[in-house]
Amino acid sequence: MKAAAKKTGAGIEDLTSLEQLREAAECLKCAAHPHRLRIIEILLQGNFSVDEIARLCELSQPATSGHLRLMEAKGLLKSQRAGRTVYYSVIAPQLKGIFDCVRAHSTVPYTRRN
Amino acid sequence: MKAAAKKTGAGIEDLTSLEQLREAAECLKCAAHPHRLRIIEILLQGNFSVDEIARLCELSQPATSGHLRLMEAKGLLKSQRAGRTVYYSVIAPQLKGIFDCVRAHSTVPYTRRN
DNA sequence: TTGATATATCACTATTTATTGATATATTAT
DNA sequence: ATAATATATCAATAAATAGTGATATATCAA
Repeated sequence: MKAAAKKTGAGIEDLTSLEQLREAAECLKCAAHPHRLRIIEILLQGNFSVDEIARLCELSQPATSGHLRLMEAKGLLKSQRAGRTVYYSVIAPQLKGIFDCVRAHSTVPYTRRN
Repeated sequence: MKAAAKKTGAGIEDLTSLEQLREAAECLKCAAHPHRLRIIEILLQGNFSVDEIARLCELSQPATSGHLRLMEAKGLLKSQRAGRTVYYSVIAPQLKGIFDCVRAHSTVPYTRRN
Protein backbone atom coordinates (compact mmCIF):
# COMPACT_ATOMS: atom_id res chain seq x y z
CA MET A 1 0.00 0.00 0.00
CA LYS A 2 2.01 2.91 -1.35
CA ALA A 3 1.62 6.30 0.29
CA ALA A 4 1.75 7.91 -3.12
CA ALA A 5 -1.31 5.99 -4.23
CA LYS A 6 -3.35 6.45 -1.10
CA LYS A 7 -6.04 9.07 -0.86
CA THR A 8 -8.01 10.47 2.01
CA GLY A 9 -10.70 13.11 2.11
CA ALA A 10 -9.47 15.45 -0.57
CA GLY A 11 -7.49 14.07 -3.50
CA ILE A 12 -3.74 14.37 -3.22
CA GLU A 13 -1.56 14.69 -6.26
CA ASP A 14 1.16 12.08 -6.54
CA LEU A 15 3.85 12.63 -3.98
CA THR A 16 7.57 12.86 -4.46
CA SER A 17 9.30 9.62 -3.51
CA LEU A 18 10.87 9.36 -0.09
CA GLU A 19 14.20 8.71 -1.80
CA GLN A 20 14.05 12.04 -3.53
CA LEU A 21 12.87 13.77 -0.40
CA ARG A 22 15.77 12.28 1.50
CA GLU A 23 18.22 13.60 -1.05
CA ALA A 24 16.60 16.98 -1.07
CA ALA A 25 16.55 17.11 2.71
CA GLU A 26 20.27 16.32 2.79
CA CYS A 27 20.98 19.16 0.45
CA LEU A 28 18.74 21.61 2.28
CA LYS A 29 20.08 20.60 5.66
CA CYS A 30 23.57 21.18 4.44
CA ALA A 31 22.66 24.68 3.25
CA ALA A 32 20.62 25.41 6.36
CA HIS A 33 23.33 26.99 8.44
CA PRO A 34 23.97 30.73 8.73
CA HIS A 35 27.66 30.53 7.93
CA ARG A 36 27.15 28.11 5.11
CA LEU A 37 24.48 30.34 3.64
CA ARG A 38 26.93 33.18 3.74
CA ILE A 39 29.53 31.02 2.03
CA ILE A 40 26.99 30.05 -0.60
CA GLU A 41 26.09 33.68 -1.11
CA ILE A 42 29.74 34.50 -1.68
CA LEU A 43 30.38 31.58 -3.99
CA LEU A 44 27.33 32.44 -6.07
CA GLN A 45 29.26 35.57 -6.97
CA GLY A 46 32.45 33.85 -8.03
CA ASN A 47 35.17 31.44 -6.98
CA PHE A 48 37.13 32.14 -3.84
CA SER A 49 39.87 30.51 -1.83
CA VAL A 50 39.36 29.06 1.64
CA ASP A 51 41.32 31.90 3.08
CA GLU A 52 39.33 34.62 1.27
CA ILE A 53 36.11 33.00 2.38
CA ALA A 54 37.33 32.75 5.95
CA ARG A 55 38.07 36.47 6.00
CA LEU A 56 34.82 37.45 4.31
CA CYS A 57 32.88 35.36 6.79
CA GLU A 58 35.03 36.21 9.77
CA LEU A 59 35.42 32.53 10.50
CA SER A 60 38.42 30.52 11.64
CA GLN A 61 40.36 28.64 9.01
CA PRO A 62 39.41 25.17 10.31
CA ALA A 63 35.75 26.10 10.59
CA THR A 64 35.73 27.50 7.07
CA SER A 65 37.52 24.47 5.69
CA GLY A 66 35.06 22.22 7.49
CA HIS A 67 32.00 23.93 6.05
CA LEU A 68 33.47 23.91 2.58
CA ARG A 69 34.44 20.28 2.69
CA LEU A 70 31.06 19.30 4.04
CA MET A 71 29.30 21.08 1.20
CA GLU A 72 31.70 19.54 -1.26
CA ALA A 73 31.04 16.09 0.16
CA LYS A 74 27.30 16.63 -0.28
CA GLY A 75 27.83 17.67 -3.87
CA LEU A 76 26.98 21.34 -3.45
CA LEU A 77 30.44 22.69 -4.17
CA LYS A 78 33.56 21.65 -5.96
CA SER A 79 37.16 22.56 -5.25
CA GLN A 80 40.15 23.12 -7.44
CA ARG A 81 43.70 23.49 -6.25
CA ALA A 82 46.04 26.06 -7.78
CA GLY A 83 49.41 25.88 -6.10
CA ARG A 84 48.84 26.03 -2.40
CA THR A 85 45.51 27.69 -2.79
CA VAL A 86 42.24 25.82 -3.07
CA TYR A 87 39.36 27.53 -4.79
CA TYR A 88 35.80 26.47 -4.18
CA SER A 89 32.81 27.06 -6.41
CA VAL A 90 29.13 26.20 -6.57
CA ILE A 91 28.05 23.23 -8.62
CA ALA A 92 24.58 22.35 -7.30
CA PRO A 93 22.11 24.24 -9.49
CA GLN A 94 19.48 24.35 -6.75
CA LEU A 95 21.60 26.62 -4.56
CA LYS A 96 20.80 29.63 -6.69
CA GLY A 97 17.09 29.02 -6.32
CA ILE A 98 17.28 28.29 -2.64
CA PHE A 99 19.26 31.40 -1.99
CA ASP A 100 16.81 33.42 -4.02
CA CYS A 101 14.05 32.17 -1.74
CA VAL A 102 16.13 33.21 1.25
CA ARG A 103 16.58 36.72 -0.06
CA ALA A 104 13.06 37.07 -1.41
CA HIS A 105 11.65 36.52 2.05
CA SER A 106 14.16 38.26 4.24
CA THR A 107 12.69 40.83 6.57
CA VAL A 108 14.49 43.51 4.62
CA PRO A 109 13.47 43.08 0.98
CA TYR A 110 16.29 42.40 -1.44
CA THR A 111 15.56 45.37 -3.69
CA ARG A 112 15.58 47.80 -0.80
CA ARG A 113 18.96 46.79 0.62
CA ASN A 114 21.60 49.34 -0.30
CA MET B 1 34.90 46.14 10.70
CA LYS B 2 31.70 44.79 9.20
CA ALA B 3 31.89 41.67 7.09
CA ALA B 4 29.42 43.18 4.68
CA ALA B 5 31.74 46.06 3.97
CA LYS B 6 34.94 44.09 3.63
CA LYS B 7 36.37 43.22 0.27
CA THR B 8 39.14 40.93 -0.82
CA GLY B 9 40.52 40.07 -4.23
CA ALA B 10 37.42 40.22 -6.35
CA GLY B 11 34.65 42.61 -5.37
CA ILE B 12 31.82 41.07 -3.41
CA GLU B 13 28.33 42.44 -3.55
CA ASP B 14 26.88 43.42 -0.19
CA LEU B 15 26.10 40.36 1.87
CA THR B 16 22.90 39.46 3.63
CA SER B 17 23.11 40.18 7.33
CA LEU B 18 23.90 37.35 9.69
CA GLU B 19 20.57 37.99 11.40
CA GLN B 20 18.70 37.31 8.22
CA LEU B 21 20.84 34.32 7.43
CA ARG B 22 20.13 32.92 10.87
CA GLU B 23 16.40 33.28 10.32
CA ALA B 24 16.62 31.76 6.88
CA ALA B 25 18.74 28.89 8.18
CA GLU B 26 16.16 28.18 10.88
CA CYS B 27 13.44 28.00 8.30
CA LEU B 28 15.46 25.85 5.91
CA LYS B 29 16.63 23.54 8.65
CA CYS B 30 13.07 23.03 9.73
CA ALA B 31 12.03 22.11 6.19
CA ALA B 32 15.15 19.98 5.66
CA HIS B 33 13.74 16.66 6.77
CA PRO B 34 12.27 14.02 4.48
CA HIS B 35 9.05 13.61 6.41
CA ARG B 36 8.57 17.31 6.87
CA LEU B 37 9.16 17.86 3.16
CA ARG B 38 6.45 15.32 2.48
CA ILE B 39 4.14 17.12 4.92
CA ILE B 40 4.91 20.41 3.23
CA GLU B 41 4.22 18.88 -0.16
CA ILE B 42 0.85 17.69 1.08
CA LEU B 43 -0.07 20.96 2.74
CA LEU B 44 0.85 22.91 -0.38
CA GLN B 45 -2.09 21.11 -1.95
CA GLY B 46 -4.63 21.96 0.75
CA ASN B 47 -5.39 21.80 4.43
CA PHE B 48 -5.33 18.46 6.19
CA SER B 49 -5.81 17.13 9.68
CA VAL B 50 -3.03 15.58 11.74
CA ASP B 51 -4.58 12.22 11.28
CA GLU B 52 -4.90 12.52 7.51
CA ILE B 53 -1.30 13.67 7.29
CA ALA B 54 -0.15 10.81 9.49
CA ARG B 55 -1.82 8.31 7.18
CA LEU B 56 -0.58 9.95 3.99
CA CYS B 57 2.95 9.97 5.36
CA GLU B 58 2.74 6.60 7.07
CA LEU B 59 3.97 8.16 10.27
CA SER B 60 2.93 7.60 13.86
CA GLN B 61 0.53 10.09 15.36
CA PRO B 62 3.04 11.51 17.87
CA ALA B 63 5.71 11.87 15.22
CA THR B 64 3.30 13.63 12.89
CA SER B 65 2.08 15.92 15.61
CA GLY B 66 5.64 16.69 16.56
CA HIS B 67 6.66 17.66 13.05
CA LEU B 68 3.58 19.79 12.59
CA ARG B 69 4.02 21.60 15.87
CA LEU B 70 7.66 22.21 15.18
CA MET B 71 6.87 23.78 11.84
CA GLU B 72 4.10 25.80 13.40
CA ALA B 73 6.45 27.03 16.11
CA LYS B 74 8.90 28.16 13.45
CA GLY B 75 6.17 30.03 11.63
CA LEU B 76 5.96 27.77 8.61
CA LEU B 77 2.48 26.43 9.30
CA LYS B 78 -0.64 27.45 11.15
CA SER B 79 -3.27 25.29 12.77
CA GLN B 80 -6.97 25.64 13.23
CA ARG B 81 -9.13 23.44 15.39
CA ALA B 82 -12.58 22.32 14.25
CA GLY B 83 -14.13 20.16 16.90
CA ARG B 84 -11.66 17.50 17.85
CA THR B 85 -9.83 17.81 14.60
CA VAL B 86 -6.91 20.15 14.04
CA TYR B 87 -6.18 21.28 10.51
CA TYR B 88 -2.79 22.54 9.51
CA SER B 89 -1.92 24.75 6.57
CA VAL B 90 1.08 26.50 5.08
CA ILE B 91 1.66 30.14 5.89
CA ALA B 92 5.33 30.73 5.08
CA PRO B 93 5.45 31.96 1.49
CA GLN B 94 8.99 30.66 0.96
CA LEU B 95 7.88 27.03 1.27
CA LYS B 96 6.39 27.04 -2.18
CA GLY B 97 9.64 28.26 -3.69
CA ILE B 98 11.77 25.91 -1.68
CA PHE B 99 9.66 22.96 -2.63
CA ASP B 100 9.79 24.00 -6.26
CA CYS B 101 13.59 23.88 -6.02
CA VAL B 102 13.34 20.42 -4.52
CA ARG B 103 11.20 19.14 -7.36
CA ALA B 104 13.06 21.02 -10.08
CA HIS B 105 16.26 19.21 -9.18
CA SER B 106 15.00 15.79 -8.26
CA THR B 107 16.65 12.97 -10.15
CA VAL B 108 13.35 12.21 -11.80
CA PRO B 109 12.12 15.45 -13.39
CA TYR B 110 8.77 16.74 -12.21
CA THR B 111 7.18 16.81 -15.64
CA ARG B 112 8.11 13.24 -16.38
CA ARG B 113 6.65 11.75 -13.22
CA ASN B 114 3.30 10.12 -13.88
C1' DT C 1 -20.62 10.59 33.64
C1' DT C 2 -18.59 7.27 30.46
C1' DG C 3 -16.57 5.97 26.26
C1' DA C 4 -14.55 7.03 21.93
C1' DT C 5 -11.74 9.77 19.00
C1' DA C 6 -8.18 13.31 17.86
C1' DT C 7 -4.25 15.59 19.23
C1' DA C 8 -0.42 16.85 22.29
C1' DT C 9 3.17 16.05 25.66
C1' DC C 10 6.60 13.45 28.26
C1' DA C 11 10.63 10.68 29.30
C1' DC C 12 14.13 8.44 27.39
C1' DT C 13 17.61 6.79 24.18
C1' DA C 14 20.20 7.20 20.15
C1' DT C 15 22.30 9.91 16.73
C1' DT C 16 24.03 13.75 14.62
C1' DT C 17 26.18 18.19 14.43
C1' DA C 18 28.91 22.29 15.80
C1' DT C 19 33.03 24.32 17.68
C1' DT C 20 37.63 24.85 19.18
C1' DG C 21 42.55 24.23 19.59
C1' DA C 22 46.21 21.54 18.29
C1' DT C 23 48.43 19.37 14.73
C1' DA C 24 49.25 17.36 10.21
C1' DT C 25 49.83 17.74 5.19
C1' DA C 26 50.87 20.10 0.89
C1' DT C 27 53.00 23.53 -1.87
C1' DT C 28 56.28 27.02 -2.90
C1' DA C 29 60.43 29.82 -2.27
C1' DT C 30 65.10 30.29 -0.52
C1' DA D 1 66.65 20.91 3.64
C1' DT D 2 64.25 24.73 5.90
C1' DA D 3 60.88 28.14 6.41
C1' DA D 4 56.54 30.09 5.26
C1' DT D 5 51.92 29.79 3.72
C1' DA D 6 47.47 27.46 2.70
C1' DT D 7 44.53 23.90 3.72
C1' DA D 8 42.90 19.73 6.07
C1' DT D 9 42.27 16.61 9.91
C1' DC D 10 41.78 15.19 14.66
C1' DA D 11 40.10 14.83 19.35
C1' DA D 12 36.98 16.10 22.55
C1' DT D 13 33.21 18.27 24.45
C1' DA D 14 28.81 20.34 23.90
C1' DA D 15 24.38 20.85 22.06
C1' DA D 16 20.53 19.83 19.14
C1' DT D 17 17.37 16.40 17.01
C1' DA D 18 14.70 12.21 15.97
C1' DG D 19 11.90 8.44 17.24
C1' DT D 20 9.13 5.68 20.43
C1' DG D 21 5.80 4.14 23.82
C1' DA D 22 3.15 5.65 27.41
C1' DT D 23 0.19 8.98 28.91
C1' DA D 24 -2.35 13.33 29.14
C1' DT D 25 -5.73 16.60 27.31
C1' DA D 26 -9.66 18.01 24.55
C1' DT D 27 -13.92 17.40 22.21
C1' DC D 28 -17.99 15.08 21.15
C1' DA D 29 -21.68 11.56 21.58
C1' DA D 30 -24.63 8.75 24.21
